Amino acid sequence: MATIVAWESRNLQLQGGGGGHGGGGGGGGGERREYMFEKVVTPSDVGKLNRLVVPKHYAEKYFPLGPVARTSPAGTVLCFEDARGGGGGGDSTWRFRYSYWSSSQSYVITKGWSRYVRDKRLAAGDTVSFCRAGARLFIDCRKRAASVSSSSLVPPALIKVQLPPSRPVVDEEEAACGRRCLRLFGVDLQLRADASPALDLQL
Amino acid sequence: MATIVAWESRNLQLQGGGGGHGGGGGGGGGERREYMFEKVVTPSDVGKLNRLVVPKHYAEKYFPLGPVARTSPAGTVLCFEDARGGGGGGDSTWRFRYSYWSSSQSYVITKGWSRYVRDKRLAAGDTVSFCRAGARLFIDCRKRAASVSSSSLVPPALIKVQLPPSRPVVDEEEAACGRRCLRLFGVDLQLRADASPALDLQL
DNA sequence: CCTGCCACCTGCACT
DNA sequence: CAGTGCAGGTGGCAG
Repeated sequence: MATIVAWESRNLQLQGGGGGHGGGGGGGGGERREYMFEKVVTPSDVGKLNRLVVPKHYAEKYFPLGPVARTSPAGTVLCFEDARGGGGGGDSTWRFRYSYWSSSQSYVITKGWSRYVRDKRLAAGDTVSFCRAGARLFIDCRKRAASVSSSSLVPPALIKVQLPPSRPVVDEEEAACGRRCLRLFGVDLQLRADASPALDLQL
Repeated sequence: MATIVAWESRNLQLQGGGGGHGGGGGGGGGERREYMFEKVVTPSDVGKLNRLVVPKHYAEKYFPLGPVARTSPAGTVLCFEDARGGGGGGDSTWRFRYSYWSSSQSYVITKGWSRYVRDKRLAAGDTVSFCRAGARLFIDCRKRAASVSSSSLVPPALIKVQLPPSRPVVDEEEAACGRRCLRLFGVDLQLRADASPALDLQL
């Protein structure tokens, strides 16, 4: 599940959320930057599909396509300045093709996106954020907070299991260790009392 | 292997092959229906590929694509009336995208097909048949002859598990009940001595 | 000939 | 619970 977080009309300098790259910020012109939205990228967003799905809600709010461009498969071109100034590379500007896919009823960034993913070494779970200053558009990204096992780049699949509500303790073994029990494949699995009612299965 | 049977230029009312739905038939206009061909659908035809391969021979004979549509990836749209009148659903018309895949040199029905499969509960081995009355096209299907186990429409997935060969009994509990043991997810599962060495997991 | 990219499609998980 | 957003696929094609 991709988590979307947006602060609207909130003026703050676009800095890395986690570590915060020192005083780097590159192209800070006079106009103040306004956050638009963020997206935690999915495996598909950084994978071989070479496209970023822009959540419809934000797409229509911040990147409106005229009726002509919305119909055309060519869409339009969006230019973003790198919020960090391009990191030693070239001109710090990213040109993306942006269009609407009527088949899936979704807005996508296609051409140019894979280069950004490669350049920034984006991985699933990282966050891309978009903001603007007047007519100028900015893009930034940050790695997700390092987890305990840094090797697993893909978030574990969560299988939600509905557990019966708490009830008066009747089983003495259950009472002894304060655990809840789940019967799976005919086997009783025990859950810690403080665990959330979801099994976290690494697939 | 898909078996293809066709009666050409044979005039008969398209009725269910097996049970024969009473006098139901829906859109029987004045023109008489002409059988075109049938196909016993393969597992791929009813699986996740969401497409029906139309045997080239019949495709070129009955569903010719003009040179333009043959080149275009969009192909064309074929509309079929349900030979049984839609079975209580809606308008009893099926719209399928029909095109030529140059990569596999084959004619395929894609868009709309999965809905038909689901609606008719088509399974591998069932038969779809096509006929026409003038310019009107009709589609029908029938289940294959009921096998011994009528309940299992889809063959269960078999996960073969190699068990260690029988060995001298060392564990007393194992000896007591004559079972073999398989450790799965860290849990010991016990197999009956007479069971075949394969786990039959319904997926 | 191979490899990205592009347009299109669909199941499913949320709402 | 019906509708739909979108994640994850496909084949085709251009380079």
